[in-house]
Amino acid sequence: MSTFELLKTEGRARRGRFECAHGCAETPVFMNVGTQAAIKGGLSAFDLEQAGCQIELSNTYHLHLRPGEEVVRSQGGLHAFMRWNRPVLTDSGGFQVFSLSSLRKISEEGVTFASYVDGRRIFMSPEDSVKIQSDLGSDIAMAFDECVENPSTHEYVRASCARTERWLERCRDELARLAGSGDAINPNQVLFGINQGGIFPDLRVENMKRIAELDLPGYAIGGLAVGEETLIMYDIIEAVEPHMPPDRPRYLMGVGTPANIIEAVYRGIDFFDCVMPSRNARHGHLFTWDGCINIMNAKYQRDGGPVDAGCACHVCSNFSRAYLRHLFKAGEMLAHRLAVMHNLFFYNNLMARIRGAIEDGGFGAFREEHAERLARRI
RNA sequence: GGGAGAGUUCCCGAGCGGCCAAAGGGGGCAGACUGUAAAUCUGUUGUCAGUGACUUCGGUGGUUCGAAUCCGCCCUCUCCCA
Repeated sequence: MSTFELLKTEGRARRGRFECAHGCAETPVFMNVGTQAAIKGGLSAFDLEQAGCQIELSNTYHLHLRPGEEVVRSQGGLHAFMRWNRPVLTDSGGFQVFSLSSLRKISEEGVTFASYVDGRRIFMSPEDSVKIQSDLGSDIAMAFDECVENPSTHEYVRASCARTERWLERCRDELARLAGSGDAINPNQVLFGINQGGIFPDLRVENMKRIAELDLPGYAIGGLAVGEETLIMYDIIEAVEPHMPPDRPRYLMGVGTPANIIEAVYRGIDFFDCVMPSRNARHGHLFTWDGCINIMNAKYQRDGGPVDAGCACHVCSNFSRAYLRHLFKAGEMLAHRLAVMHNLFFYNNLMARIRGAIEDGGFGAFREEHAERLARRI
């Protein structure tokens, strides 16, 4: 079970509160990505709390390969396993249908992957994905979908969407069956549907209308930010959003940059997730309110100031750019840890400020002031 | 004292007469990264002039049309025997 309450709106931007088995999340919310039940860069769930994270995301496919969902289940599910007592969302493995495209084959029944761990064949059906997510015990399970690559032909995307719709019903039925079986470790787990349709507005809208009829607790827009122009992404959101149930959370999967997030909130999105704050952090790319920096650049060698003078995070409160740069250059793992800490804090702070702006009716001005600025490279 | 081997561009290290400004690493300097097969990947790294020129392979003097590559001497280092 989950509930979603709309607290305030400004234009299409929404300030809300999502509540599920493991507590609530203030929206718009950014979910940090911890694919393998771990935050890359060496952060634990305790660090996530410090960084202001509200919902943790992990991945069905990766955890199925290692350690195996039965192992996680035996430890009481992801929450207990990770020592994270707040909401968890599990991605279905649908994105791996896209990202591991060279290692898989799709059929009506499901997807056969070649495991990147040992090469063995892994078959995953929508039912398998839901069963795994049930064993992982997440609060939000995502539908098993095909994340179509862009560009793809209209014909291919239409057929893919139709199949993904059939998969969505299978996911829904399987989750209901598991919940009714008394065997689920998180019987309050909910399923979010995923809108697909590539870059074709007609397919996107058709698909959204059909999946909205299933009356699911939440809906995601998937298959964006996978190669298409950013403006196309915004257009797709604008086309789809009017057909998303207004009383359910909307989740834009895998997005994105701070500017992307502001623009998507502006267009009515509530949930986000992205590897960017963590992956880019490991590559020395840090976010600030004046734009992005690469902390490894020579110009920071003797920069005694914080990464971002306006940031209240543990890293900016205690360490200099010069020190961070040194840690990166020296290959110290602390570099990654501090960089990820900062970026996650930055993202969560960005969301907090977005929420505050909507509450105050100042989101339009906030967008004007920050969207472009945050995208700068300084 | 005798014998053997080695000195290459910031570092390690390949090259052993022309296709060598010199492989490959590392390091440096930049760039990319959007539901994470990513602590990864890409570009660049003698100088100046943009399809060319100039300087460079311990030093120096030779051989040769042509040398990082062959020869003499010198310097330095390593190993072995006294």
